[in-house]
Amino acid sequence: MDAFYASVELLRYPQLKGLPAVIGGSRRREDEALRHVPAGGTLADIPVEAFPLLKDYVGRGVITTATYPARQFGIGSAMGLMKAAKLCPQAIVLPVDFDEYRRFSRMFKKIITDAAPVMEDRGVDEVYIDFTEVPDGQLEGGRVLARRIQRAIFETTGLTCSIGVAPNKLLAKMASEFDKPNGVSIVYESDLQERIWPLPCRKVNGIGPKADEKLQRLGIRTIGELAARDRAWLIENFGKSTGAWMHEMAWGRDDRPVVTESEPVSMSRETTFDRDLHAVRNRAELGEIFTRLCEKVAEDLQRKGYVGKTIGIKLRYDDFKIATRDQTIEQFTADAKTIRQTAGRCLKRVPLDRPLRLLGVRVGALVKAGSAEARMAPASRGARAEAAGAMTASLF
DNA sequence: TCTGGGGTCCTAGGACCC
DNA sequence: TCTGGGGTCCTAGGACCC
Repeated sequence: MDAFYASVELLRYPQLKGLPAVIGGSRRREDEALRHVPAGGTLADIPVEAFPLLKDYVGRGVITTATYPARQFGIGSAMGLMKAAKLCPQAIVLPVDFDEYRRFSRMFKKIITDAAPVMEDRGVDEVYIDFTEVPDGQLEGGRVLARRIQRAIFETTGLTCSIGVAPNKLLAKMASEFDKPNGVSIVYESDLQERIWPLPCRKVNGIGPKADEKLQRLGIRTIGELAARDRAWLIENFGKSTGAWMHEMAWGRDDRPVVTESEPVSMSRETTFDRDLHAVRNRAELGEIFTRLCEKVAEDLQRKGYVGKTIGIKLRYDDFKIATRDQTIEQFTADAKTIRQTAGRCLKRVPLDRPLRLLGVRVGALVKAGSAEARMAPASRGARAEAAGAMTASLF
């Protein structure tokens, strides 16, 4: 989806169309703007002057999405709000409203699966679709179906998206970036040299800042330069699995299927404080936040019908260093008190000498609530090992 | 000008078992 | 008295993605 969060906000506030705006403020600020709704009017009637501006913004936070006009100023996702304010002080700031984005996310995904049922969910604003078995899916290299999906999404939601069509997920993902917003691009295997090799390695899904830096150190800037190295050399420098993957990827090869279903592995809640908190000085405040996080995770688990048995915490110190601790308990749980208790024990094992800026609570090793695994009596180490041994004995 | 929240997967060492 | 090979689970950290 194109500038997804921002585009959803523009549906509510069409008066902001064409103006630089960023999503990432706090809830309190939207309330200020909402107070200016003229009597008998709607959100669309709020005068542009009433919206909060970046230059007046104080506090922590990053930009999740910037409108295209805001991007002209060099503002982009993950940029700190204070930095963005320097680049474009007159940009409007709007708070994130995840519930609303999820609502639109469900809408556009429903439209897609109605047209092409084999869809992989890649988060709130992105999917992979398998065109292989869809009628007309191969017409004009997929362009006909892609346009049809685009049009259907726009007609029911008013949102635009960009679609890349290619022989595999790797190339399709890159193709989707070629023509934004509202574009369709088709990439064939034969386009590899001309359209993929000139791209910087960073464009590949899976090459992040660290891998890119290392590649640069080794004199590799583009995917073509990566393709020119031999496999053995890549494996020497990046290890067996990453090296082999890099080689395949540089040659446009990717055989991952489009996965339509998956089970969650973990659920978590975390929060960055308005100001750094100290474990001793702000004990009560931290305690309250901690308990609330545990309650939220428990709610999430219960609502979605999962239980887990690895409870963990995450801290971010004022120097931005992260520490995690976790503990696996005997029984699967989705109970706030149990989570709070176990997470509390984790907290005792982590250094609390520095001020904290973030606290998080995580529950992992999830299984479906009520499933056979969830009900199973906790096996002792010995019993598990015995079962494993019996298996070996029966095999040989 | 300090940098969100929610995830997944991988690595690596150690405990423990046969 | 010092020693193999295979496996699972747990824990901590880190890279990466949307």
